[in-house]
Amino acid sequence: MERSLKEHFEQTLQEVSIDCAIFGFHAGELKILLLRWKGTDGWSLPGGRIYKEESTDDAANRILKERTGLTDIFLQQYYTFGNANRLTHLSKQDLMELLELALGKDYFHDKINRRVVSIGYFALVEFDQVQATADWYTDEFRWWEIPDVPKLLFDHNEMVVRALHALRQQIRNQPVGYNLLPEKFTMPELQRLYETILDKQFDRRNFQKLLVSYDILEKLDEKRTGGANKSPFLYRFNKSKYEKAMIDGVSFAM
Amino acid sequence: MERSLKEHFEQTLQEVSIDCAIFGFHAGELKILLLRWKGTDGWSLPGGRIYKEESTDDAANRILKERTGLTDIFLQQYYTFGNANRLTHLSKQDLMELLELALGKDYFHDKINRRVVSIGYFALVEFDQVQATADWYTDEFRWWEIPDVPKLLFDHNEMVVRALHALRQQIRNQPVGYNLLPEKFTMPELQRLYETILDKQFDRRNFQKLLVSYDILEKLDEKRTGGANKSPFLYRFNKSKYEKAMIDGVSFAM
DNA sequence: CCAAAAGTGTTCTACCTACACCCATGG
DNA sequence: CCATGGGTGTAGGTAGAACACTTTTGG
Repeated sequence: MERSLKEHFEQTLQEVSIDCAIFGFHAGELKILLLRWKGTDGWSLPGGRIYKEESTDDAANRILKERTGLTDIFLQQYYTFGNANRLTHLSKQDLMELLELALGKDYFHDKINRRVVSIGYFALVEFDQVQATADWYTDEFRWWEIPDVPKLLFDHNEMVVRALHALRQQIRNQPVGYNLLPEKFTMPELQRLYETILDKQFDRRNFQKLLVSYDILEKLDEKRTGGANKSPFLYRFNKSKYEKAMIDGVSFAM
Repeated sequence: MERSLKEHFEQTLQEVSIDCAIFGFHAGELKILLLRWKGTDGWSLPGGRIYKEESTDDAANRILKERTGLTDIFLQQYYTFGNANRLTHLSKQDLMELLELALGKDYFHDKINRRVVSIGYFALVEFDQVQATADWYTDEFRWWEIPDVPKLLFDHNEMVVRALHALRQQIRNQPVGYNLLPEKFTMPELQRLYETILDKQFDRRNFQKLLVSYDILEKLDEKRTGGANKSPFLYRFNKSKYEKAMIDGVSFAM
């Protein structure tokens, strides 16, 4: 293990890494996947290294697959974090102890002293499809609701803020939902997704009109039963129309 | 020179660099500053290295200052280029010859074999204020109109395209012009700036109404004489209101 | 039968768009 | 005096915002 890890490190870039903000939607809430570092209570975004022969986009997709099992996911670069001192709320002393616990003696000195620029990607995933797996230096993964995200290691809190901002920009110019919702969903579910991401309430009727006008949804002959109320229709995305709308752009002006 | 260059290299990151798309506005046209590599006809964007103790933003500002003499300029990261093989239109053979000519024997092998991720920044500068200076590996700088930009080295044509796209996005959500125009300018000049950036014509009266509505302009008691027509009023930006609008955002919906 | 939530259509308003006439300047 | 381009205001259209009543479902 240690040996292959060392070999892995030597085949990767030393000054550039990737950190992924992986967003999921569950129980009407937007959540983000965080990892807890081995034997510590320090949390961070899932991240990884870039092989020397690999593009950064490919590396981000690989890292996403390693952590969630998912491929063909909406994944987008949003910002590159290049502060010389990528701060943490911990003192240098505490950070060193934490890193030594999680990484072992061989790596923590390297990690704390090396100047690394991190390319931030964000992903939107279907919550129930995710088979999350911890990293070699972490022993727990967990979905956190955005307002509950704790103080994170390094500059990862800033990363979450910027990723969320990028997601909000995104949703105003491109349709969102294909990768965040199950195949079939109701209009109120889609609305709650938009409301959660944008932290804003919309009028039910206007929302429906606007989304239908994009011409990316197929209304199905099924309804979701179970609630003590009128059963809503199920919809699904028309994949080709959805992809066209991703390229051409839409205007979510609410 | 060679010695200090080597020392400079050793104090910088080896796997990350910065390339700047520097836009200026002159004679009613949007232009971009390009450099020609020594003794060759290969052109590229101005770029530079990042010192180990320096943030990427600081490095970008330093590089901008080195090439243009300007400080306190609108400068923004727009994308990080991380393809493993950052293509050029030249064959590897031709590229090697070109690099050897420009960089000298000591550096070209390094340059061609090293995997480097480049962080793209774009800047908006006041054309007449620029005192452009060539780099150590270039012997000519020149402003190019966007449609005339030739085939560039590496992936720099893609960089120009993405920078322009980012600039166009920018202008729809934030006011633009403070750094691209001289202190005093007329409404038609400002309009031509917008028209050039967005490659679109606007109605004179509607444009004026919209820009005035942002409440970032001061109308002066001076006019620009010299044209064979009615003298237009001069305006200038109210700096504090402009900066507030940069933060709060505006909507340029034309 | 009642509470909860979804289905549907119309009116109002505000902002963007289109448009015309007069005036100053230089040649 | 004429050509060029700038100064200004108004009317119309479109798309977003506001809004109510009826229907279905489970308890």
